[in-house]
Amino acid sequence: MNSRAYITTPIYYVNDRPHIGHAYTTTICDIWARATRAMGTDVFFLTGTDEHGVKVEKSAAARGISPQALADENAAEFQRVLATFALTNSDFIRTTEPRHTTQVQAFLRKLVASGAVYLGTFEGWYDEGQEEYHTENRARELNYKSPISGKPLVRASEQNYYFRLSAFADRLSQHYADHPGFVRPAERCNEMLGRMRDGLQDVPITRTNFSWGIPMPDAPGHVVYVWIDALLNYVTALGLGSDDVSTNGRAHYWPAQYHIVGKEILWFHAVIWPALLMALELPVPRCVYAHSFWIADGQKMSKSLGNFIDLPTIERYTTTYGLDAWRWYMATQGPIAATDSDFNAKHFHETHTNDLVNTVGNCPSRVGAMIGKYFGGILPGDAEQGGSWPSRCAGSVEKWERAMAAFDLVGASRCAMDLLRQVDAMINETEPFKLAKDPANAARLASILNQCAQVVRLAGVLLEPFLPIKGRELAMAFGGVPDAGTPWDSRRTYGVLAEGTPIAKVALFPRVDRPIESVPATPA
RNA sequence: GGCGAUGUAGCUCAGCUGGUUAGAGCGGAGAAUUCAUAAUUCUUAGGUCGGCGGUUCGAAUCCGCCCAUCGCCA
Repeated sequence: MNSRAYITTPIYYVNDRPHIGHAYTTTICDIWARATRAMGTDVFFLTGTDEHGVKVEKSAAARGISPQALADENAAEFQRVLATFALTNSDFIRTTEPRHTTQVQAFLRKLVASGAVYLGTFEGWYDEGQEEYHTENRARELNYKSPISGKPLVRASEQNYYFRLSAFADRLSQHYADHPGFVRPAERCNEMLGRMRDGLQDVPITRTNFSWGIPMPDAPGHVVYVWIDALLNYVTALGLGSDDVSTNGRAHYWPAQYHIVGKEILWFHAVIWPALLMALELPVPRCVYAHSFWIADGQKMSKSLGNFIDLPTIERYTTTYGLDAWRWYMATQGPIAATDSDFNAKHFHETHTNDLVNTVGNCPSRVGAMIGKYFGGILPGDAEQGGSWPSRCAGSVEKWERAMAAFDLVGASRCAMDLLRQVDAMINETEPFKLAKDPANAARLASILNQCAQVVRLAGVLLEPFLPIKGRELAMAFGGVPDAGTPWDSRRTYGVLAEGTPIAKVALFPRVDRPIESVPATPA
């Protein structure tokens, strides 16, 4: 792991309403950012909004407001989401901000100057809703109607600027070959490789049929295609396109460690984006990670079904179960791998009960209770020096660190849970509550409870990126000092709780009686 | 239509380059136990490993075909 790292979410399109997809991506990035920061790495975590394009222009026109007003309104909505989920993004970039637009223009000048971008003509069938052209064959298959909206395709011809993607085919292939983990998971990487084998065509990167975009430099009437505009956010936020790159002190975060994206936008991130960076002579990101989708109660979420898990729905979960429980469900049950995950109330409830109430909540509770009862809430000493725990814990922590570095959130969460389960098992095995009945066992009893407390504290540290609120509560109860800010080397080690430390009994996750009723389709 | 997957216990899934009685978690069942949030620990599920055929001494694991589901593309 480097001493610095950069992680990004896609920037969210302001024409959409925030829903579980946005919350999910941002949440898993946040968990990684928190964990990586905890390990002592300087993490820059970026999210933001994508605000240009014909869709925004049209939606705004339909409401009789300016595109900027619409963007302002919805960007605020997305920012409200961040506040709701207590996310720790380092910055929030909006593509209508001058800091972005001026750099985008600077980048485009460079691309034109180097010949990577050129002026060309294109004629084809245009889908106005989707802002995309279809080939003649495809258009015929579609009956000359948009596959999304059903509206007729329009015959259109444009003189556009093109990005010479075809020229980067070899370099891209080489990069994929040299960096096996460049696109993950592996299934997605295969898709990209397969598609690249079919050949790379140059891509148009400007439009002339609308105006809500960044003007192409020295080309009146041309507006930068929203995708190119949007991709560049990852580097404009760091100031890589400004005249004096050193001014804001962010340039050294590049290249990104992780671009976390949904699988539907992987092509842009895994092929066009690295080629664009190559054309700009900038380093390519280390990993583009494409997660899959949440589906709702077994059904794909769609506008027509109106079954999006939207913000109000999410808030029902966070008020009932707490924000940490939401994050836990996102991280441990989510579609981080190549297959989609089903979101349903029953599964959420079971995960909450099993993992959080019965394990993360109950284990510290029983340990705290015994230390309270038998030692007046003061941690007793351990003449056994932790027995086998120090080495077992060290192993778990290393596994956790490796999992986190690899963006294996599920694996990391398991490391922490395993520690708590081992504590539960030890209590059953050694039966401290029986030893407590005979004063002759005092030393043994002290050792057992000391060890349990040490492991619980450590597990709490490993859980904190997932459960920031409850993790802090646990840290407060077991030691009384929130140890954020203390070096990772000491936090990650077994046995930092000194004899005499006050230990309180806590009930971190109250039981919830029954699941929230399965969410019916909310009217669109 | 092309490319790529997936289909394993009620549910969610592990099973790498083929090899003794096919695994985990959750749910269900039984037992132990009482420090704890009716928590915990242990035992337990006899699932034709989608179907058919093939290769092999031997296949969930390789090959072919078929069925189902899905992703990307055209």
